[in-house]
Amino acid sequence: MAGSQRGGWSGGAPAAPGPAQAFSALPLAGCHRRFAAGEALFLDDEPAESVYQVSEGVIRLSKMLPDGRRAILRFLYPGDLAGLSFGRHYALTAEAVTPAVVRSWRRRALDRAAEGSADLRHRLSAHLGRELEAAHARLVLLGRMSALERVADFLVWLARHQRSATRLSLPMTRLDIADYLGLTIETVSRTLSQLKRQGMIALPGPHEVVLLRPAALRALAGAGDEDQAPLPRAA
Amino acid sequence: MAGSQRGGWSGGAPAAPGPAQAFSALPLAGCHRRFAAGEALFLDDEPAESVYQVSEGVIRLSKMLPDGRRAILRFLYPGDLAGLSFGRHYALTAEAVTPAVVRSWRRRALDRAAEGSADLRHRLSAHLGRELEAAHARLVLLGRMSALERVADFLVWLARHQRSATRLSLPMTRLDIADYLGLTIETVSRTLSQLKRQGMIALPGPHEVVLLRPAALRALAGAGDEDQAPLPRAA
DNA sequence: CGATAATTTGATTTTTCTCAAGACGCGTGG
DNA sequence: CCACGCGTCTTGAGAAAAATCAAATTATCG
Repeated sequence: MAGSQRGGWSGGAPAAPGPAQAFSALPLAGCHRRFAAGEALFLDDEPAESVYQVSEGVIRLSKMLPDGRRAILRFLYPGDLAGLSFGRHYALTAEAVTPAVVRSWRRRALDRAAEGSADLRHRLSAHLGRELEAAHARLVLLGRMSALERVADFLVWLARHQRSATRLSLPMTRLDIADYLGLTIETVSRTLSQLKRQGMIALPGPHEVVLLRPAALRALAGAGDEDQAPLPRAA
Repeated sequence: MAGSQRGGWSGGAPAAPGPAQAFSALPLAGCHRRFAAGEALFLDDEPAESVYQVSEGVIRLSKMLPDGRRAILRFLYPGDLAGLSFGRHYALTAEAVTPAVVRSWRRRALDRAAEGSADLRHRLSAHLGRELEAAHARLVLLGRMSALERVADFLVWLARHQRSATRLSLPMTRLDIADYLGLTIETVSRTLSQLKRQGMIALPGPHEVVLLRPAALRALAGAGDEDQAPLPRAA
Protein backbone atom coordinates (compact mmCIF):
# COMPACT_ATOMS: atom_id res chain seq x y z
CA MET A 1 0.00 0.00 0.00
CA ALA A 2 3.02 2.25 0.25
CA GLY A 3 2.81 5.41 -1.79
CA SER A 4 -0.45 4.55 -3.40
CA GLN A 5 -1.44 8.11 -4.08
CA ARG A 6 1.56 8.87 -6.17
CA GLY A 7 0.76 9.24 -9.81
CA GLY A 8 -2.14 7.76 -11.63
CA TRP A 9 -3.22 6.31 -14.84
CA SER A 10 -3.50 9.45 -16.78
CA GLY A 11 0.07 10.31 -16.10
CA GLY A 12 0.29 11.94 -12.71
CA ALA A 13 3.57 10.22 -12.02
CA PRO A 14 6.35 12.76 -12.38
CA ALA A 15 8.31 11.92 -15.50
CA ALA A 16 11.78 11.46 -14.12
CA PRO A 17 13.84 14.19 -15.75
CA GLY A 18 17.04 13.22 -14.03
CA PRO A 19 19.71 10.75 -15.05
CA ALA A 20 19.00 7.16 -16.02
CA GLN A 21 15.39 6.62 -15.00
CA ALA A 22 16.30 3.60 -12.92
CA PHE A 23 13.49 1.34 -11.94
CA SER A 24 14.23 0.31 -8.42
CA ALA A 25 14.26 -3.39 -7.72
CA LEU A 26 10.91 -5.07 -7.99
CA PRO A 27 9.57 -6.48 -4.72
CA LEU A 28 9.94 -10.03 -5.90
CA ALA A 29 12.82 -12.42 -5.78
CA GLY A 30 13.43 -12.92 -9.48
CA CYS A 31 16.33 -14.97 -10.70
CA HIS A 32 19.65 -13.67 -11.88
CA ARG A 33 20.91 -14.68 -15.25
CA ARG A 34 24.13 -13.90 -17.05
CA PHE A 35 24.38 -13.33 -20.80
CA ALA A 36 27.49 -13.19 -22.96
CA ALA A 37 27.99 -10.33 -25.39
CA GLY A 38 25.81 -10.94 -28.43
CA GLU A 39 23.60 -13.47 -26.70
CA ALA A 40 19.84 -13.01 -26.96
CA LEU A 41 17.60 -12.57 -23.93
CA PHE A 42 14.64 -13.23 -26.19
CA LEU A 43 13.74 -13.09 -29.85
CA ASP A 44 11.05 -11.30 -31.77
CA ASP A 45 7.91 -13.44 -32.09
CA GLU A 46 8.96 -15.89 -29.40
CA PRO A 47 6.34 -16.66 -26.72
CA ALA A 48 6.76 -13.98 -24.07
CA GLU A 49 7.22 -15.60 -20.70
CA SER A 50 9.58 -13.41 -18.74
CA VAL A 51 10.25 -9.82 -17.88
CA TYR A 52 13.81 -8.66 -17.37
CA GLN A 53 15.59 -5.92 -15.52
CA VAL A 54 19.16 -5.11 -16.39
CA SER A 55 21.57 -5.27 -13.45
CA GLU A 56 24.87 -4.90 -15.28
CA GLY A 57 25.84 -4.35 -18.87
CA VAL A 58 24.02 -2.97 -21.87
CA ILE A 59 21.19 -4.55 -23.84
CA ARG A 60 19.87 -3.62 -27.25
CA LEU A 61 16.24 -3.91 -28.34
CA SER A 62 15.85 -4.34 -32.08
CA LYS A 63 13.50 -5.26 -34.85
CA MET A 64 14.45 -6.79 -38.17
CA LEU A 65 12.77 -6.20 -41.50
CA PRO A 66 12.26 -9.27 -43.70
CA ASP A 67 15.03 -8.15 -46.03
CA GLY A 68 17.62 -7.90 -43.29
CA ARG A 69 17.51 -4.23 -42.45
CA ARG A 70 17.62 -3.73 -38.73
CA ALA A 71 16.43 -0.96 -36.46
CA ILE A 72 17.58 -0.66 -32.87
CA LEU A 73 14.75 0.74 -30.82
CA ARG A 74 16.58 1.33 -27.59
CA PHE A 75 19.68 0.59 -25.55
CA LEU A 76 18.99 -0.56 -22.01
CA TYR A 77 21.24 0.31 -19.09
CA PRO A 78 21.12 -0.99 -15.53
CA GLY A 79 17.69 -0.38 -14.04
CA ASP A 80 15.87 -0.55 -17.38
CA LEU A 81 13.20 -3.13 -18.06
CA ALA A 82 12.71 -5.38 -21.07
CA GLY A 83 9.84 -7.59 -22.10
CA LEU A 84 7.14 -5.51 -20.50
CA SER A 85 3.95 -4.43 -22.17
CA PHE A 86 3.84 -6.59 -25.21
CA GLY A 87 1.48 -9.27 -26.43
CA ARG A 88 1.65 -13.01 -26.01
CA HIS A 89 4.77 -12.96 -28.12
CA TYR A 90 7.68 -10.60 -27.84
CA ALA A 91 7.44 -7.86 -30.43
CA LEU A 92 11.16 -7.27 -30.62
CA THR A 93 14.51 -8.91 -29.97
CA ALA A 94 16.66 -8.22 -26.91
CA GLU A 95 20.36 -8.99 -27.07
CA ALA A 96 23.30 -8.29 -24.81
CA VAL A 97 25.69 -5.70 -26.23
CA THR A 98 28.20 -6.35 -23.46
CA PRO A 99 28.37 -9.26 -21.04
CA ALA A 100 25.33 -8.62 -18.90
CA VAL A 101 23.56 -9.65 -15.75
CA VAL A 102 19.80 -9.40 -15.62
CA ARG A 103 17.11 -10.32 -13.18
CA SER A 104 14.08 -12.04 -14.61
CA TRP A 105 10.58 -12.77 -13.44
CA ARG A 106 7.86 -14.93 -14.84
CA ARG A 107 5.26 -12.63 -16.28
CA ARG A 108 2.49 -14.37 -14.42
CA ALA A 109 4.24 -13.78 -11.12
CA LEU A 110 4.66 -10.12 -11.93
CA ASP A 111 1.04 -9.83 -12.99
CA ARG A 112 -0.09 -11.38 -9.77
CA ALA A 113 2.10 -9.05 -7.74
CA ALA A 114 0.70 -6.06 -9.61
CA GLU A 115 -2.84 -7.15 -8.82
CA GLY A 116 -2.02 -6.82 -5.16
CA SER A 117 0.08 -3.68 -5.11
CA ALA A 118 -1.07 -0.25 -6.15
CA ASP A 119 2.46 0.99 -5.67
CA LEU A 120 3.87 -1.55 -8.08
CA ARG A 121 1.16 -0.73 -10.59
CA HIS A 122 1.98 2.94 -10.41
CA ARG A 123 5.64 2.30 -10.93
CA LEU A 124 4.92 0.06 -13.88
CA SER A 125 2.56 2.54 -15.49
CA ALA A 126 5.00 5.38 -14.90
CA HIS A 127 7.70 3.29 -16.48
CA LEU A 128 5.59 2.55 -19.52
CA GLY A 129 4.69 6.23 -19.83
CA ARG A 130 8.37 7.17 -19.81
CA GLU A 131 9.08 4.55 -22.44
CA LEU A 132 6.39 6.02 -24.65
CA GLU A 133 7.72 9.53 -24.20
CA ALA A 134 11.22 8.36 -25.01
CA ALA A 135 9.89 6.69 -28.15
CA HIS A 136 8.17 9.94 -29.14
CA ALA A 137 11.38 11.90 -28.66
CA ARG A 138 13.09 9.42 -30.92
CA LEU A 139 10.39 9.76 -33.55
CA VAL A 140 11.18 13.47 -33.69
CA LEU A 141 14.87 12.64 -33.94
CA LEU A 142 14.51 10.14 -36.77
CA GLY A 143 11.88 12.12 -38.61
CA ARG A 144 13.31 15.59 -38.50
CA MET A 145 16.96 15.68 -37.47
CA SER A 146 20.19 15.62 -39.46
CA ALA A 147 22.98 13.10 -39.00
CA LEU A 148 24.95 15.63 -36.98
CA GLU A 149 22.05 16.28 -34.64
CA ARG A 150 21.35 12.57 -34.24
CA VAL A 151 24.92 11.75 -33.29
CA ALA A 152 25.14 14.72 -30.92
CA ASP A 153 21.87 13.67 -29.29
CA PHE A 154 23.15 10.15 -28.92
CA LEU A 155 26.30 11.29 -27.16
CA VAL A 156 24.36 13.56 -24.83
CA TRP A 157 21.98 10.74 -24.05
CA LEU A 158 24.85 8.36 -23.36
CA ALA A 159 26.43 10.85 -21.00
CA ARG A 160 23.37 10.68 -18.80
CA HIS A 161 23.84 6.94 -18.38
CA GLN A 162 27.45 6.94 -17.28
CA ARG A 163 29.46 7.74 -14.21
CA SER A 164 31.53 10.42 -15.82
CA ALA A 165 29.46 12.88 -17.80
CA THR A 166 32.35 13.72 -20.11
CA ARG A 167 34.33 10.53 -20.56
CA LEU A 168 31.99 8.08 -22.24
CA SER A 169 32.39 4.48 -23.16
CA LEU A 170 30.60 3.36 -26.31
CA PRO A 171 30.22 -0.36 -25.78
CA MET A 172 28.21 -0.81 -28.96
CA THR A 173 29.67 -1.06 -32.46
CA ARG A 174 29.27 1.57 -35.17
CA LEU A 175 26.71 -0.71 -36.77
CA ASP A 176 24.66 -0.70 -33.59
CA ILE A 177 24.84 3.08 -33.44
CA ALA A 178 23.92 3.37 -37.10
CA ASP A 179 20.91 1.09 -36.69
CA TYR A 180 19.87 3.11 -33.66
CA LEU A 181 20.15 6.47 -35.39
CA GLY A 182 18.81 5.45 -38.78
CA LEU A 183 22.16 6.05 -40.51
CA THR A 184 24.97 3.96 -42.01
CA ILE A 185 28.18 3.10 -40.23
CA GLU A 186 30.09 5.35 -42.60
CA THR A 187 27.91 8.34 -41.80
CA VAL A 188 28.24 7.71 -38.07
CA SER A 189 31.99 7.45 -38.38
CA ARG A 190 32.28 10.55 -40.54
CA THR A 191 30.05 12.53 -38.20
CA LEU A 192 32.13 11.58 -35.18
CA SER A 193 35.25 12.60 -37.09
CA GLN A 194 33.61 15.90 -37.94
CA LEU A 195 32.77 16.57 -34.28
CA LYS A 196 36.38 15.76 -33.44
CA ARG A 197 37.71 18.17 -36.08
CA GLN A 198 35.44 20.85 -34.66
CA GLY A 199 36.86 20.33 -31.20
CA MET A 200 33.59 19.12 -29.73
CA ILE A 201 34.86 15.69 -28.77
CA ALA A 202 38.02 13.61 -28.58
CA LEU A 203 38.19 9.98 -29.66
CA PRO A 204 40.91 8.22 -27.68
CA GLY A 205 39.73 4.89 -29.07
CA PRO A 206 36.86 3.60 -31.15
CA HIS A 207 34.86 2.87 -28.05
CA GLU A 208 35.66 5.95 -26.02
CA VAL A 209 34.49 9.52 -26.45
CA VAL A 210 35.46 12.56 -24.41
CA LEU A 211 33.04 15.44 -24.51
CA LEU A 212 35.17 18.57 -24.77
CA ARG A 213 32.31 21.05 -25.14
CA PRO A 214 29.25 19.39 -23.63
CA ALA A 215 27.13 22.54 -23.74
CA ALA A 216 27.75 23.06 -27.43
CA LEU A 217 26.95 19.42 -28.03
CA ARG A 218 23.72 19.71 -26.11
CA ALA A 219 22.80 22.74 -28.19
CA LEU A 220 23.39 20.74 -31.34
CA ALA A 221 21.29 17.91 -30.02
CA GLY A 222 18.41 19.99 -28.75
CA ALA A 223 17.69 21.70 -32.03
CA GLY A 224 19.19 23.11 -35.15
CA ASP A 225 20.26 26.37 -33.51
CA GLU A 226 23.66 26.00 -31.93
CA ASP A 227 24.43 29.70 -31.59
CA GLN A 228 26.31 29.34 -28.34
CA ALA A 229 29.18 27.59 -30.07
CA PRO A 230 31.16 29.81 -32.47
CA LEU A 231 33.15 26.86 -33.80
CA PRO A 232 36.91 27.47 -34.18
CA ARG A 233 36.61 26.03 -37.67
CA ALA A 234 39.48 23.64 -37.36
CA ALA A 235 40.83 22.03 -40.53
CA MET B 1 -14.48 -6.33 -11.24
CA ALA B 2 -15.56 -7.61 -14.62
CA GLY B 3 -12.89 -9.40 -16.61
CA SER B 4 -10.20 -8.82 -14.09
CA GLN B 5 -8.09 -11.77 -15.16
CA ARG B 6 -7.71 -10.61 -18.71
CA GLY B 7 -4.23 -9.44 -19.46
CA GLY B 8 -1.76 -8.12 -16.98
CA TRP B 9 0.97 -5.72 -16.46
CA SER B 10 3.61 -7.55 -18.31
CA GLY B 11 1.52 -7.54 -21.40
CA GLY B 12 -0.89 -10.44 -21.29
CA ALA B 13 -3.53 -8.35 -22.99
CA PRO B 14 -3.84 -9.52 -26.58
CA ALA B 15 -2.45 -6.80 -28.82
CA ALA B 16 -5.43 -6.04 -31.02
CA PRO B 17 -4.27 -6.93 -34.52
CA GLY B 18 -7.56 -6.05 -36.14
CA PRO B 19 -8.80 -2.77 -37.51
CA ALA B 20 -8.64 0.48 -35.57
CA GLN B 21 -7.84 -0.56 -32.03
CA ALA B 22 -10.87 1.22 -30.68
CA PHE B 23 -10.93 1.83 -26.99
CA SER B 24 -14.48 1.23 -25.98
CA ALA B 25 -16.19 4.00 -24.07
CA LEU B 26 -14.81 4.60 -20.63
CA PRO B 27 -17.20 3.86 -17.80
CA LEU B 28 -17.52 7.49 -16.85
CA ALA B 29 -19.73 10.23 -18.07
CA GLY B 30 -17.16 12.61 -19.50
CA CYS B 31 -18.18 15.71 -21.35
CA HIS B 32 -18.43 16.15 -25.08
CA ARG B 33 -16.58 18.93 -26.76
CA ARG B 34 -16.44 20.05 -30.35
CA PHE B 35 -13.32 21.40 -32.06
CA ALA B 36 -13.02 23.20 -35.36
CA ALA B 37 -10.42 22.09 -37.88
CA GLY B 38 -7.05 23.41 -36.81
CA GLU B 39 -8.12 24.07 -33.24
CA ALA B 40 -5.94 22.71 -30.43
CA LEU B 41 -7.20 20.29 -27.80
CA PHE B 42 -4.10 21.04 -25.78
CA LEU B 43 -0.61 22.37 -26.29
CA ASP B 44 2.81 20.99 -25.54
CA ASP B 45 3.98 22.01 -22.06
CA GLU B 46 0.56 23.12 -20.91
CA PRO B 47 -0.59 21.73 -17.52
CA ALA B 48 -2.21 18.39 -18.25
CA GLU B 49 -5.68 18.30 -16.80
CA SER B 50 -7.82 16.24 -19.13
CA VAL B 51 -7.79 13.03 -21.05
CA TYR B 52 -9.62 12.85 -24.36
CA GLN B 53 -11.20 10.21 -26.51
CA VAL B 54 -11.98 10.97 -30.12
CA SER B 55 -15.61 10.42 -31.08
CA GLU B 56 -15.63 11.92 -34.56
CA GLY B 57 -13.00 13.42 -36.79
CA VAL B 58 -9.24 13.14 -36.92
CA ILE B 59 -6.69 14.57 -34.47
CA ARG B 60 -2.95 15.00 -34.92
CA LEU B 61 -0.38 14.72 -32.15
CA SER B 62 2.76 16.70 -32.83
CA LYS B 63 5.93 18.08 -31.36
CA MET B 64 7.75 21.16 -32.50
CA LEU B 65 11.48 21.75 -32.47
CA PRO B 66 12.67 25.18 -31.29
CA ASP B 67 13.55 26.16 -34.84
CA GLY B 68 10.09 25.42 -36.21
CA ARG B 69 10.52 21.94 -37.59
CA ARG B 70 7.54 19.81 -36.71
CA ALA B 71 7.06 16.09 -36.29
CA ILE B 72 3.63 14.50 -36.21
CA LEU B 73 3.73 11.55 -33.87
CA ARG B 74 0.37 10.05 -34.60
CA PHE B 75 -3.04 10.64 -36.16
CA LEU B 76 -5.96 9.75 -33.92
CA TYR B 77 -9.19 8.29 -35.23
CA PRO B 78 -12.44 7.68 -33.37
CA GLY B 79 -11.82 5.49 -30.36
CA ASP B 80 -8.24 6.66 -29.86
CA LEU B 81 -7.12 8.38 -26.68
CA ALA B 82 -5.07 11.52 -26.20
CA GLY B 83 -3.47 13.03 -23.14
CA LEU B 84 -2.88 9.75 -21.37
CA SER B 85 0.34 8.69 -19.77
CA PHE B 86 2.32 11.87 -19.67
CA GLY B 87 3.68 14.03 -16.87
CA ARG B 88 2.17 17.00 -15.14
CA HIS B 89 2.38 18.85 -18.41
CA TYR B 90 1.43 17.59 -21.82
CA ALA B 91 4.48 16.43 -23.73
CA LEU B 92 2.97 17.12 -27.13
CA THR B 93 0.35 19.15 -28.92
CA ALA B 94 -3.04 17.77 -30.02
CA GLU B 95 -4.94 19.56 -32.78
CA ALA B 96 -8.02 18.77 -34.80
CA VAL B 97 -7.27 17.93 -38.42
CA THR B 98 -10.96 17.94 -39.29
CA PRO B 99 -13.89 19.27 -37.31
CA ALA B 100 -13.97 16.86 -34.39
CA VAL B 101 -15.99 15.73 -31.43
CA VAL B 102 -14.19 14.38 -28.41
CA ARG B 103 -15.14 13.22 -24.96
CA SER B 104 -13.00 14.44 -22.12
CA TRP B 105 -12.44 13.51 -18.52
CA ARG B 106 -10.59 15.18 -15.74
CA ARG B 107 -7.47 13.21 -15.12
CA ARG B 108 -8.14 13.00 -11.43
CA ALA B 109 -11.53 11.46 -12.05
CA LEU B 110 -10.03 8.90 -14.36
CA ASP B 111 -7.27 8.11 -11.88
CA ARG B 112 -9.82 7.59 -9.17
CA ALA B 113 -11.88 5.31 -11.36
CA ALA B 114 -8.79 3.29 -12.22
CA GLU B 115 -8.01 2.83 -8.53
CA GLY B 116 -11.31 1.08 -8.17
CA SER B 117 -11.49 -0.96 -11.34
CA ALA B 118 -9.08 -3.68 -12.31
CA ASP B 119 -10.84 -3.95 -15.64
CA LEU B 120 -10.29 -0.28 -16.43
CA ARG B 121 -6.67 -0.58 -15.39
CA HIS B 122 -6.16 -3.51 -17.70
CA ARG B 123 -7.71 -1.69 -20.57
CA LEU B 124 -5.59 1.37 -19.94
CA SER B 125 -2.40 -0.62 -19.67
CA ALA B 126 -3.25 -2.58 -22.81
CA HIS B 127 -3.88 0.69 -24.58
CA LEU B 128 -0.56 2.10 -23.48
CA GLY B 129 1.19 -1.08 -24.58
CA ARG B 130 -0.35 -0.83 -28.03
CA GLU B 131 0.72 2.80 -28.26
CA LEU B 132 4.26 1.81 -27.44
CA GLU B 133 4.25 -0.94 -30.04
CA ALA B 134 2.88 1.44 -32.63
CA ALA B 135 5.63 3.91 -31.78
CA HIS B 136 8.21 1.17 -32.20
CA ALA B 137 6.84 0.23 -35.60
CA ARG B 138 7.14 3.85 -36.60
CA LEU B 139 10.73 4.01 -35.36
CA VAL B 140 11.53 1.21 -37.79
CA LEU B 141 9.71 3.10 -40.52
CA LEU B 142 11.50 6.39 -39.97
CA GLY B 143 14.86 4.84 -39.31
CA ARG B 144 15.09 2.32 -42.07
CA MET B 145 12.49 2.81 -44.79
CA SER B 146 12.55 4.72 -48.06
CA ALA B 147 10.09 7.42 -49.04
CA LEU B 148 8.19 4.94 -51.20
CA GLU B 149 7.86 2.47 -48.37
CA ARG B 150 6.79 5.17 -45.93
CA VAL B 151 4.03 6.45 -48.18
CA ALA B 152 2.85 2.92 -48.97
CA ASP B 153 2.79 2.09 -45.28
CA PHE B 154 0.83 5.24 -44.56
CA LEU B 155 -1.82 4.37 -47.14
CA VAL B 156 -2.13 0.82 -45.84
CA TRP B 157 -2.44 2.14 -42.31
CA LEU B 158 -5.10 4.63 -43.34
CA ALA B 159 -7.09 1.90 -45.05
CA ARG B 160 -7.44 0.14 -41.72
CA HIS B 161 -9.13 3.19 -40.25
CA GLN B 162 -11.79 3.75 -42.88
CA ARG B 163 -15.05 2.22 -43.93
CA SER B 164 -13.93 1.33 -47.39
CA ALA B 165 -10.61 -0.40 -47.47
CA THR B 166 -9.85 0.80 -50.98
CA ARG B 167 -11.35 4.26 -51.28
CA LEU B 168 -9.55 6.41 -48.74
CA SER B 169 -10.06 9.96 -47.70
CA LEU B 170 -6.93 11.86 -46.72
CA PRO B 171 -8.28 14.59 -44.49
CA MET B 172 -4.82 15.89 -43.67
CA THR B 173 -2.72 18.12 -45.88
CA ARG B 174 0.47 17.09 -47.65
CA LEU B 175 2.36 19.01 -45.00
CA ASP B 176 0.76 16.91 -42.27
CA ILE B 177 1.65 13.74 -44.13
CA ALA B 178 5.20 14.95 -44.70
CA ASP B 179 5.67 15.78 -41.02
CA TYR B 180 4.26 12.38 -40.12
CA LEU B 181 6.53 10.46 -42.47
CA GLY B 182 9.68 12.51 -41.99
CA LEU B 183 9.65 13.77 -45.58
CA THR B 184 8.91 17.03 -47.40
CA ILE B 185 5.62 17.84 -49.09
CA GLU B 186 7.30 17.63 -52.47
CA THR B 187 8.58 14.13 -51.80
CA VAL B 188 5.16 13.01 -50.58
CA SER B 189 3.53 14.44 -53.67
CA ARG B 190 6.10 12.95 -56.01
CA THR B 191 5.82 9.55 -54.35
CA LEU B 192 2.04 9.54 -54.66
CA SER B 193 2.40 10.48 -58.33
CA GLN B 194 4.86 7.65 -58.78
CA LEU B 195 2.46 5.15 -57.23
CA LYS B 196 -0.21 6.47 -59.56
CA ARG B 197 2.02 6.06 -62.63
CA GLN B 198 2.73 2.50 -61.52
CA GLY B 199 -0.97 1.75 -61.34
CA MET B 200 -0.95 1.12 -57.61
CA ILE B 201 -3.35 3.90 -56.77
CA ALA B 202 -5.65 6.48 -58.33
CA LEU B 203 -5.91 10.06 -57.16
CA PRO B 204 -9.41 11.39 -57.95
CA GLY B 205 -8.65 14.47 -55.89
CA PRO B 206 -5.90 15.71 -53.60
CA HIS B 207 -7.70 14.30 -50.58
CA GLU B 208 -8.84 11.01 -52.00
CA VAL B 209 -6.90 7.88 -52.84
CA VAL B 210 -8.15 4.68 -54.39
CA LEU B 211 -6.05 1.62 -53.76
CA LEU B 212 -5.95 -0.25 -57.05
CA ARG B 213 -3.54 -2.97 -55.97
CA PRO B 214 -3.78 -3.17 -52.19
CA ALA B 215 -1.76 -6.38 -51.95
CA ALA B 216 1.14 -4.91 -53.89
CA LEU B 217 0.97 -1.82 -51.74
CA ARG B 218 1.03 -3.90 -48.58
CA ALA B 219 4.08 -5.72 -49.91
CA LEU B 220 5.80 -2.40 -50.49
CA ALA B 221 4.92 -1.27 -47.01
CA GLY B 222 5.87 -4.43 -45.19
CA ALA B 223 9.42 -4.52 -46.48
CA GLY B 224 11.65 -3.84 -49.40
CA ASP B 225 10.73 -7.07 -51.19
CA GLU B 226 7.67 -6.56 -53.34
CA ASP B 227 8.08 -9.62 -55.51
CA GLN B 228 4.39 -10.28 -55.83
CA ALA B 229 3.92 -7.18 -57.99
CA PRO B 230 5.53 -7.36 -61.43
CA LEU B 231 4.73 -3.70 -62.21
CA PRO B 232 3.37 -3.02 -65.71
CA ARG B 233 5.92 -0.25 -66.01
CA ALA B 234 3.56 2.46 -67.05
CA ALA B 235 5.01 5.62 -68.54
C1' DC C 1 52.42 -11.68 -32.80
C1' DG C 2 49.26 -12.40 -36.46
C1' DA C 3 44.64 -12.99 -38.39
C1' DT C 4 40.27 -11.18 -38.50
C1' DA C 5 36.95 -7.86 -37.75
C1' DA C 6 35.89 -3.08 -37.01
C1' DT C 7 36.64 1.53 -38.20
C1' DT C 8 38.01 5.34 -40.95
C1' DT C 9 38.47 7.69 -45.17
C1' DG C 10 37.78 8.56 -50.12
C1' DA C 11 35.17 8.58 -54.61
C1' DT C 12 30.87 8.20 -56.61
C1' DT C 13 25.91 7.45 -56.91
C1' DT C 14 21.39 7.79 -55.18
C1' DT C 15 17.94 9.79 -52.63
C1' DT C 16 15.80 13.47 -50.82
C1' DC C 17 15.63 18.41 -50.10
C1' DT C 18 15.41 23.10 -51.67
C1' DC C 19 14.09 26.61 -54.64
C1' DA C 20 11.01 27.96 -58.17
C1' DA C 21 7.14 28.06 -61.14
C1' DG C 22 2.78 26.60 -62.75
C1' DA C 23 -1.76 24.05 -62.20
C1' DC C 24 -5.48 22.97 -59.68
C1' DG C 25 -9.22 23.13 -56.30
C1' DC C 26 -11.89 25.38 -53.01
C1' DG C 27 -14.44 28.89 -50.79
C1' DT C 28 -16.25 33.42 -51.16
C1' DG C 29 -18.75 37.01 -52.90
C1' DG C 30 -20.77 39.11 -56.72
C1' DC D 1 -24.41 30.00 -60.55
C1' DC D 2 -20.16 31.52 -61.94
C1' DA D 3 -15.83 34.29 -61.55
C1' DC D 4 -12.13 35.46 -58.77
C1' DG D 5 -8.41 34.93 -55.52
C1' DC D 6 -5.87 32.45 -52.44
C1' DG D 7 -3.91 28.49 -50.66
C1' DT D 8 -2.58 23.80 -51.75
C1' DC D 9 -0.69 20.64 -54.68
C1' DT D 10 2.21 19.11 -58.50
C1' DT D 11 6.17 19.23 -61.29
C1' DG D 12 10.82 20.55 -62.69
C1' DA D 13 15.77 21.76 -62.09
C1' DG D 14 19.56 21.97 -59.31
C1' DA D 15 21.88 21.35 -54.71
C1' DA D 16 22.73 18.97 -50.58
C1' DA D 17 22.73 15.11 -47.64
C1' DA D 18 23.44 10.55 -46.92
C1' DA D 19 24.13 5.95 -49.01
C1' DT D 20 26.98 2.91 -51.53
C1' DC D 21 31.12 1.01 -53.22
C1' DA D 22 35.88 0.45 -52.36
C1' DA D 23 40.27 0.55 -50.07
C1' DA D 24 43.41 1.48 -46.41
C1' DT D 25 44.12 1.66 -41.51
C1' DT D 26 43.56 0.35 -36.94
C1' DA D 27 41.76 -2.56 -32.99
C1' DT D 28 40.94 -6.77 -30.91
C1' DC D 29 41.44 -11.42 -29.62
C1' DG D 30 43.22 -15.80 -29.72
